[in-house]
Amino acid sequence: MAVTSQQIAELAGVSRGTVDRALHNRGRVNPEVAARVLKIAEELGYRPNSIGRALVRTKQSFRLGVILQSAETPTMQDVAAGARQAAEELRAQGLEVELREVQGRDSCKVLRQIDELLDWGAGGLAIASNNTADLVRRIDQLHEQGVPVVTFNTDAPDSRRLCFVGMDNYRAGRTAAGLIRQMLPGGGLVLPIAGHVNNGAHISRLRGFLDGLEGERDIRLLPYQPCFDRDDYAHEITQHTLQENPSLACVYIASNGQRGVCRAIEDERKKGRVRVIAYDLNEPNRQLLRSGDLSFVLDQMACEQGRRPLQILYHFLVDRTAPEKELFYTDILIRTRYNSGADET
Amino acid sequence: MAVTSQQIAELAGVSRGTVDRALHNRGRVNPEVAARVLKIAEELGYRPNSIGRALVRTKQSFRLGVILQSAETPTMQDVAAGARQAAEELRAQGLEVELREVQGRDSCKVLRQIDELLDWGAGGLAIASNNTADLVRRIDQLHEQGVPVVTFNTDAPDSRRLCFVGMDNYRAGRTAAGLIRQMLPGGGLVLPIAGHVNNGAHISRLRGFLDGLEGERDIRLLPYQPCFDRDDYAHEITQHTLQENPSLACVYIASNGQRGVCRAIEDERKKGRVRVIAYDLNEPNRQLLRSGDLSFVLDQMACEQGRRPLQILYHFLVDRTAPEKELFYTDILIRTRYNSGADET
DNA sequence: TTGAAAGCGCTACCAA
DNA sequence: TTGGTAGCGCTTTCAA
Repeated sequence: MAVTSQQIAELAGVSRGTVDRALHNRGRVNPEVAARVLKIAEELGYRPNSIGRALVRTKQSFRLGVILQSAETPTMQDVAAGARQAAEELRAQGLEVELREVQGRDSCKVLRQIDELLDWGAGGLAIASNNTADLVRRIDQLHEQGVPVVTFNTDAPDSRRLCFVGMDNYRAGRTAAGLIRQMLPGGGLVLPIAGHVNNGAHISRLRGFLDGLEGERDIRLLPYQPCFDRDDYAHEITQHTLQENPSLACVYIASNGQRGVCRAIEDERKKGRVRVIAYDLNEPNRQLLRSGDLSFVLDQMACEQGRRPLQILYHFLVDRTAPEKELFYTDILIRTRYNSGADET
Repeated sequence: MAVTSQQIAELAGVSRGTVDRALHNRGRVNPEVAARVLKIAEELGYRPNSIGRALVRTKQSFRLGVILQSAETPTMQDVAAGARQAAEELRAQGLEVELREVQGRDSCKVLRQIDELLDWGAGGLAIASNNTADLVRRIDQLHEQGVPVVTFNTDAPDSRRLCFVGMDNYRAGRTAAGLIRQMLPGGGLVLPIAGHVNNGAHISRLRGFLDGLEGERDIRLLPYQPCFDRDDYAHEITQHTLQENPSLACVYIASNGQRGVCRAIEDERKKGRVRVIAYDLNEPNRQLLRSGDLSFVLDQMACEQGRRPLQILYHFLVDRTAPEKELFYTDILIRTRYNSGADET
């Protein structure tokens, strides 16, 4: 049995209350007594039992809110699954969690959800945010009110959010560039595609990608094209490029639209000769890995992006321990058909 | 505030004790009363508070033992770090954890540690095992005695261990083969190196690798060579192969010895022209990724291999929940210099 | 079959 | 500055 505060109290000849105050410098304790208590605790290697501590805290009740954007996408549904999982765990600790889904990216809708969740009594929020002025201002307000906000998946770096959990998109872009260098040792023609011109995540991925290929003389980069996350546009871009450049070796798509790319390659009878690198390991992409349409998928651990923010808020509010850093970058996972659960041979 | 058993008791007009017995069918309760209680619990969405439950259990004290083999290797030190981390968390729940390190692979030493940990009072063990007859027999004995064993990193599949946490080596081999196919679309000469002929892990990796390259006409495989986990042997093998086959395109090394491989390639002035795929993301390999000596490292999440078995034992002994499967395969992570923390640009 | 009560380790409050 | 005590939600024991 581990040592308890009761045992320390007996050895020190004081009460548990005194021990508690001494150990956590809550004041109102004779310095000599405190020293004695501290010494005994040290010697016995006392560690407060986290369960006893947690039980006391169940007196205060906490409510946490989660707001997703682009909830219609497979990736955000994976994020949602992670959040639900964390919510279930926190429920067993007496917390309540409410999850709100917003279709598309829309700061107005997010603002509305923030209001609703506050009315409901949320004491902390996890938000898939935008870095728009209105949201930044609102998050700052929440900070003033003492309602901590953790952003996830997409950040609001200009705001006073507690921290961010998500992908380091620039580094992901560099990682993709590294894969291309491995795949095309003799060089080749590469087509980069992004989503929206004003989507910060896609732009960072693209920048990392371009920086990562700098100085590679033999790799020729076509000018990048925006496909607005749409398969039909991506299809057209790819098809057109293939017709103009039959030697195309690789397509790098930093956004959605990968199905369009793959279809175009098939339509042009180039499957197997043009490699495709895409993002996010969701069910559709698993299929495309299995069929060999995609060579690599860079994954951002969507599930953890849903789970982690809630855990951070829990620790912040309940344990009163602040997160140890501002940016929690999720691991960049390189997936092929063999390490993605796509292929169960 | 979440709903408590007290509230259910009041609504049902019975005591908490009765509610508890009804909810967990501990018997000795009037069926009608039980039905009423169950119904109310259902309606209110009652979930037992896991903290309250855990606190009760701190009465019983548990001791867990961990036994590492090959503790002198960087990878096993990563495993040890994971185990220590889990131990720290479990300590805060009132458990005690003792970690024993064995140098090299040696069933006799492991058996001795098992005895010592049992004397100390261990109620569950996590063991980096071998599948040797003596260890298998001992683990079966432990099972009979009611001391659960979780194997990790290396399994003892023939034993009655509770479950195993570690890498699916066959699949890792296939994953490596997949990378080679991506890197050598035009084919090329490949040298596979393994460690010991009787190391099951290395053999599985090799089998997966060979199976994964089957049917690839343009990829020529040299006969595989054992290097006994030694850099000097690996160096010699690689150097000799390079001299005989200057066109060598890739070395796949399923064991330790990667430093020898890289040095030989440098000695033969082939750096950058011969790709190397190795295993385990530890500090030495991070260096080799950074310097470009290694193209890919397949990682097995050593840290989690140390942490997970302790959590499984905790749940099994304390919560009395058996693990949901027998084989917990850790994710196969593909690492390059860009997604391994090797390169902090 | 049921209820009442003790107690797990900790914190918080009130009285001394 | 201290000690005593109540109570968090749950399980378990003992008595009715």
